[in-house]
Amino acid sequence: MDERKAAILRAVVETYVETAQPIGSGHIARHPDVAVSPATVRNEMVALEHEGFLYQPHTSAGRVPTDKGYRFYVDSLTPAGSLGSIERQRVSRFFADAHGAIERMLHDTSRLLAGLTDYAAVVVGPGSESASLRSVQLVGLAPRHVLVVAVLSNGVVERSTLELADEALDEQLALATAHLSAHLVGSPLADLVEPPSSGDTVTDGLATAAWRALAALPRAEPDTVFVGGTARVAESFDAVDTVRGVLVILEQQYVVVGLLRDVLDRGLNVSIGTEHGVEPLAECSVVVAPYEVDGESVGAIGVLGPTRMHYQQAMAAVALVGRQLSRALTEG
Amino acid sequence: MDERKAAILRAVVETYVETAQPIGSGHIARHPDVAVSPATVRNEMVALEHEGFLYQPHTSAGRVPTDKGYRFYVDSLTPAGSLGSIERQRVSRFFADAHGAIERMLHDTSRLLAGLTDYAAVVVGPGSESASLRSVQLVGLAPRHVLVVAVLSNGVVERSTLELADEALDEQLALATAHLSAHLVGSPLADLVEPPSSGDTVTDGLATAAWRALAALPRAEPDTVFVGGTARVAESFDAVDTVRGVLVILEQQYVVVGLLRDVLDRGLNVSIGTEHGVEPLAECSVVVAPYEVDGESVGAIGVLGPTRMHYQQAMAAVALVGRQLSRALTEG
DNA sequence: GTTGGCACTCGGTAGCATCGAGTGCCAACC
DNA sequence: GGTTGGCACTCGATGCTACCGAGTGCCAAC
Repeated sequence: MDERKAAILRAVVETYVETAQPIGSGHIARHPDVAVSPATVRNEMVALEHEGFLYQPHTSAGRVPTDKGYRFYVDSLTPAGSLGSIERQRVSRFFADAHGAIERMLHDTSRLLAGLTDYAAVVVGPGSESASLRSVQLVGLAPRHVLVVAVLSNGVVERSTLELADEALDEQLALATAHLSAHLVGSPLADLVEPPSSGDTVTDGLATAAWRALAALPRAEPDTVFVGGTARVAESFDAVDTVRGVLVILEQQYVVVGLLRDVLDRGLNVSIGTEHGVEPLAECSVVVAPYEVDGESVGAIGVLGPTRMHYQQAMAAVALVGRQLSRALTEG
Repeated sequence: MDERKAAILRAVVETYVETAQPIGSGHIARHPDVAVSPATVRNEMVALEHEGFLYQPHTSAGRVPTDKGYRFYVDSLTPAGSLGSIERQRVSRFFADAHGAIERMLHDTSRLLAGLTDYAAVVVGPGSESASLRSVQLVGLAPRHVLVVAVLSNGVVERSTLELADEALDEQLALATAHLSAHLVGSPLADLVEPPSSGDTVTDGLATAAWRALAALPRAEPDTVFVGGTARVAESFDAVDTVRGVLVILEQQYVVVGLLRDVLDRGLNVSIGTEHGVEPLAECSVVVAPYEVDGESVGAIGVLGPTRMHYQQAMAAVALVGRQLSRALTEG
């Protein structure tokens, strides 16, 4: 692909992203980066169409980029920080003010990202399966109800209520807590071995019940997903059917999780149109970034917009928020 | 309003809910509950239009119910349990299987309600301001980090992290926990008085920090809102602008909370069209029910659909889910 | 009071001409 | 030989007109 063709393709993508109208050779010829006549542009466009980068809705219309065309455009983007200083400030301020439970923070992050990009945003919370236990505590609620509070290495605080056959005294809870802490803290949640007998029946009964609850966590708690800015979907498409299809997908959290994972697994951070296999999202692109706690990747954030999206801006926003979120979670 | 006019109005509402088309006198005359000729129906319709129950989009079109028309219809509904046995079973099974944290349960409830009614569903979580403290516990995470776990009377488990200037030993945490429990448990969160000095400096320092975090909870944690079935909004309207407006409102949680509160405060459980003052929801109706924990109303659930919604079914579903949710939360 | 009859209204649809942005192709040009 | 202006052609969008039919209001008869 020679430079002139690339320039024309870029011009088509950029103009189409702005106008949502098929682009004719005349417009492109007027573009500052393309200093040739409409006729020459037309010749090049025919080639670009043959190569699959452009597509003509009908004979007498202009051209529209294909998924392949967007892909070329995205790959040719320089990762220049194209975010305005107002936006950068907004992100900084957000994370400076952030506080409270991790769930609320992730939830608010999804809204931040939606606000920055004007597309729907998705934040996938840390899954329990890779986390290890940082602290465990039994708290008596009522005579026969005990709350198990577990702090995980990924920052999540999980809790689970136990219902006992017999009453448990505070000292017994304290003993069981110590026993559990001694044997379980530091172990990954996914393969938590039952703590050995302590010799005391009551302690062992409590410990076993708590252990069972803890070991069940990875299965019991599906990945937490926060979706922000769903209303933006309705702005991106004017076919109400498309909007509905996209919203349905966004409600199916496991699909969203799978989609983000998939993109990251393939080593990408942008998935365009049909590249990801989710059929109702054929007209959508996804920009993704992972985030980390203590250097370990635990979750992902992303924005979902129409294929004709502002890639540069979206990529910059997602990357920045991902970095800042990692920092905020690691510090806290 | 004589019985025949009421029957005609009901027929118009029911037919319009099904077809979304303006209803002509001919259709109504064919309705089994209306045994008169189209001409008679027309005469009655003129009266109903004068009285503000019906509205004619243009001269040569059929009639459509106004908000006032829907209101009459809703008020004349008998509260007969119009839910199919499949749906009732689905609700029972849902609450039988329900487990885990209250937040997850409320979240899943919003999806249940959306699934039952085919409209967007909203669940407003218990607010902290009216709750009292049922249990408090300090848990050491790291040498200088302490987690405050508070169990509230409404079933919510709140947690908050303290960062200390000095290291705190486990015994000190235990002392502070006992001190806090003795003085704060049972008090409403809204006016938590600082526990009196215990004589021990470390204990008091911990207790004060924890007390501050607890007292800040009602302000720090805005009402939790769970919205399910947003995709249904796109099914209810075919103007994409309307869809967008409704979705925007659903994202503004404080508006949703205010709306539900408002409806319940006025002693209603249905708000139709412009009855609630939220302008972008002028084409929407809301069906609401409160739910309780231990006999005290702590939150609300609702569905939001187009004014031409299946009121009877929606009201039955919301009422049933509200009752069952109250039971589930009170038992657990 | 109810009903059948009838002239009238008016949105929706179909058919048709027109317009114009955009194309492909070709011959001329540098 | 690549580039360009010219030109005939395509085809969706727009606007106009005619027509259809569901539905109305009114009136006279029952």
